[in-house]
Parts: sequence; structure tokens; C-alpha cells
Amino acid sequence: MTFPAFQQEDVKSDISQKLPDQQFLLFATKEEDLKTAETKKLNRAHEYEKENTRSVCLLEQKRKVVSSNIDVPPARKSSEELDMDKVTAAMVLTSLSTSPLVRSPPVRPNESLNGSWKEGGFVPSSTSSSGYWSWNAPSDQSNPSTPSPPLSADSFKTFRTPSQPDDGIDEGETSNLLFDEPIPRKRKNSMKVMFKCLWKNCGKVLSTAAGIQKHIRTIHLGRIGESDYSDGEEDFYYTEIRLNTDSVADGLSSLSPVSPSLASPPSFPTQDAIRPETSCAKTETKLMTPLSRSAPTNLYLVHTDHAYQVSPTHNRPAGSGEQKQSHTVLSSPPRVAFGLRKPRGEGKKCRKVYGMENRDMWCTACRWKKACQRFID
DNA sequence: AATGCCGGGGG
DNA sequence: CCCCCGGCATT
Repeated sequence: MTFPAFQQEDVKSDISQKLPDQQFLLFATKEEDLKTAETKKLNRAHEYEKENTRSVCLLEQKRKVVSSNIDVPPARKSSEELDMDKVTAAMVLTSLSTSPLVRSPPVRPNESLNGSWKEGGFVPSSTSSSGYWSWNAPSDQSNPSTPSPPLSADSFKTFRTPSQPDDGIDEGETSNLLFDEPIPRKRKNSMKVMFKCLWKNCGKVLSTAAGIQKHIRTIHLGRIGESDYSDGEEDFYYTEIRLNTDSVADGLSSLSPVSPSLASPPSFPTQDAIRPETSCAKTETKLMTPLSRSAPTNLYLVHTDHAYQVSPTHNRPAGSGEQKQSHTVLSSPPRVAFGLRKPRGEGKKCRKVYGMENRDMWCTACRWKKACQRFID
């Protein structure tokens, strides 16, 4: 029941502890091989680390370029932001190491990239009972096997567990097969990391972690004045997505409007199953202001000023006019007004409230199977 | 499986 | 209009 507040730290250490173990097992099947295996491994680890840091750097650069175009003004490095960088770096590390290793299942590997990133990103996890979606890096198809973590040389030393029933792996060959190009670190050079806001009804995507943080802070948490000050009380619900660089611009405008509505992000006790796979999202649960709690549904309408909010299915124009939306801040206009339906209101509706038995107490609309008029959200 | 509700009927 | 419902999306 405890809320598994997954901080980046946790995730990181977790994987880097578990996984190397497994990998190592595969390596160290035979005693003779043990030594060579280990050295090999260490080498690889080093290489790998180098590689990773490099890509992080690249990434940072790219990000800076883009961000200057898109959203955040040239970020100044507040202490918070430095922090964020660390976090993102960690994220990148994990994700980088993840994708290449996992050998994609029979599914066509490349289709995942072309398919809408909604698909690539959110995979309704059929395994988890209650239909929570889980996050998978878009590049690798959902894969049951565990990802390989950023390896740190230490973790190997710590995890020598030679007494392990090497199940089925009797050939030295097998391990080679598995691990010779297992870390092919062919990082997709055209990959770009974006961050997507997970707040309800908001699918905003920004190029920097700091960006969405800011976005969330201002838009969702209603902290407008205190631009970048963070007291650690915010919950930033966003997630990382990766996509081809050449489709970035496109992605920004044709973003899928439907947010993966978690059952209201800022509510802790109800959802204990915050999937730990979600690569990032600092979850510091402290007491929340009532404002931030109700914010996601109400506030977002007010602030719909960016083109990404394509959501054709606005909720009710919460009382005031809805005469904005023709702003098109970014280059491309909201492409298709693809007629989707409205996100489906949050609150309970007549049916839920009164039940089937008391159907006559429903509002007419509900009776007609139309949009409820009594409990508008 | 249950809900919410759009589209499309009949009267 | 008022009322109902098929069917789809979402949960």
C-alpha cells in the first residue's frame, strides 16, 4: 500500500543492482570463463559509460538549440536546474542502455518508430490488473525482459554470485550470442528526447525537463510568480519520450491530445500503483495545496495558448468564452481537427451517482445517453 | 464489463 | 422537439 515514491535515485540504483547481476550470471557460467568474462565485461562497461556520457552531451546540446526555439528562454542554471540536469542525465543513461540491448520480439522493429508515438509510448499494460498503462521507451517494443542498466564497474564486483544454478546455459556460446553485441550502443543519432506532460488533459510536450517543469509549475500548479523557485513541493508529472529528430516539429503540433489520464496525478493515497517503470517524474509527496489538486481539470482550459493543445474535444468552456485557440504559437497550425470525442468527463455522472435503478433521477441528457448536464466537468 | 456519449434514428 | 438506442471510446 505504500506509495512507491520512485525517485530517480531509486530507479537508478535499483536497476544497476539487479540487472548486472543477471547479466553477469550469463557470463559466468563456467569457472574458466569467469575471469575473461569479467574483464570483458568491465571493458564493455567502461566503453559503455563513455559512450553514454557522450550521448548525453550531444543531447544536451541539441536540447539547448531546440529549446531556444520552442519554449523556455535560454535557461539559466539555477540550482534546481542543475539538479534537473542530473536527473535527465540519469534518465538518458537508463534509457540509452535499455533500448539497444533488448532484442525486439518478432514484431517489426522499425515500425515502432513510424507509428504514432502514442502507440510507441504508451502501451496499455495488459499484465497489470487494473488497466494502468505502463511506459515503455518508444524505441523498443514492449519487452518482457528487463532492461540493462547503466553499468557501473562497481556493481560487478559486488555481484559475483558464482553459486547460481546456471539454468540451461551450458554453452559458452550462448552467452556470447547474447552478449557480444548486446550493448551495441548504436545510439540512434536522430533521436530526440522530449518530455511530455502527464497532467490530465494536457499532453504538452517540451524539449527540456526544465521546460515541462516550468510548464507544470505555472500551468498546472498555478505557481506563476515564482518562476523558478522550487521548494520541492511540486509534483512534476511528466514523462520522457523519444522520437526521431526529423519529426520533432511535427510531433509538437500533431501531438495526440489525449493524455494518459492517470486517475488524477496529484492524489497519492488512492493510487498505490505508480508504475515504477515510468522513467521519470519526481514524486515528492507532501501536502498539496487544494489548488494544485483541482488544477488539472480546471486550469488547463484557461491556459490553452500553445498550439500543442490540439485537443479538439475541449471540455465545456468553463463558463467563459473560448475565443482563443487561434494563436498557433508554433510554426504549424493544428493540423487536422480530427473529430475525436471529448476526453470524457471526470466527475461522476448521473448514472454513476444514482445508479441504474434510479434512472428517473438522472438528468435528461443522461437519460438520452447524451452528455451529462448535471455533473459537468 | 461498465460508463460516457455521439450519431442517428423514430414518433 | 422529445425520447431512445446502436455503437464506439474510454475506463
